[in-house]
Amino acid sequence: MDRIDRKLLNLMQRDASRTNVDMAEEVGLSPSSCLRRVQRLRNSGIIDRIVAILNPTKAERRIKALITVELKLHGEQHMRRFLKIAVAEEAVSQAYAVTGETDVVLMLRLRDMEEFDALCERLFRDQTNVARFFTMMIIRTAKEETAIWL
Amino acid sequence: MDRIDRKLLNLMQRDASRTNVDMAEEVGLSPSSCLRRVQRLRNSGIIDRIVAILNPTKAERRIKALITVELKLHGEQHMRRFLKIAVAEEAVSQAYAVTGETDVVLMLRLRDMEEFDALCERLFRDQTNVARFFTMMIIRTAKEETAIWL
DNA sequence: CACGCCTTTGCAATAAAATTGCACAGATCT
DNA sequence: AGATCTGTGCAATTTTATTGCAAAGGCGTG
Repeated sequence: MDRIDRKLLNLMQRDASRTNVDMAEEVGLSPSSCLRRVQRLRNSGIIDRIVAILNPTKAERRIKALITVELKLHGEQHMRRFLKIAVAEEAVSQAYAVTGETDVVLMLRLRDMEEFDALCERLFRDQTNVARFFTMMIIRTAKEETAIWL
Repeated sequence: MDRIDRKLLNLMQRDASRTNVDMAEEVGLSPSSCLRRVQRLRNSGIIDRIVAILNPTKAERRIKALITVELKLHGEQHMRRFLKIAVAEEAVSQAYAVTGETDVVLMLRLRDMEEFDALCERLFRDQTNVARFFTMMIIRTAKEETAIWL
């Protein structure tokens, strides 16, 4: 994991659709040598996967919201049960167990408010062990970064 | 944007490293026809970009935290100024303006607590117009999805 | 329904890229 | 110094992407 590997990882986090030949030139290696590095980074698991990122405004699910959840009963199994339900929801894009007053934070991507309504119904009904929750609608996304710069 | 386009988008959000020939077979098209669809989806901007996703546990910045921020002065320019500062921080991976008691929510990716300390110093010092903030350390990541399933 | 128009498709040829074997250079350890 | 291991570039080979073209399907209009 030297300077060139880092350079490659940063390049590929920005744009993984470039050809190997192209990237090889940028990092100053021959195509074959560059390819072998990328393969090594993939096999080692440092590069987890290569994916397409859609433009959310051109796709569905334009509305984003954050929800903080306080559970009634804390403890491993209760936490696990709630997370399992939340994670199964398509509208839930991120789900975290956190420290502090709040137990769980969810990030939602919604088509419309009907979907929000239905989701709340499923997640926050009596039996699901939720004491209370706070919804924050996202007004503006100032940054949303999947990359980890090295 | 028909059934096959949606299928392609879902495929590529899962794994964009597959060859065109491979994907063509899966969606039941000839390679050339499939390629033209993908190119169209790219040119139209529905596919924003193709990127490598790193395994965070194998990279740096293992510690994640969420911060909710309440500003002293609300209003467009103050909000904008704070977001600008926050967004410039490498450790800030997501930044949102939200409705409710809280004004801003930040997602952090940290190397260690020293970095957290230094970041708070920069973001939450007097002149930056922050009334108060709450930190939630992320204990467990149950879901973290970049995809928008169609 | 017939017609023209537009889009999408598959095939085949071509161009470009990825992949592999191989020999060599540099670093490290003994 | 010698042995070993890793990484490199070159060249040959295989695989993939790309493009022209003719045909098929869909759609609205007369």
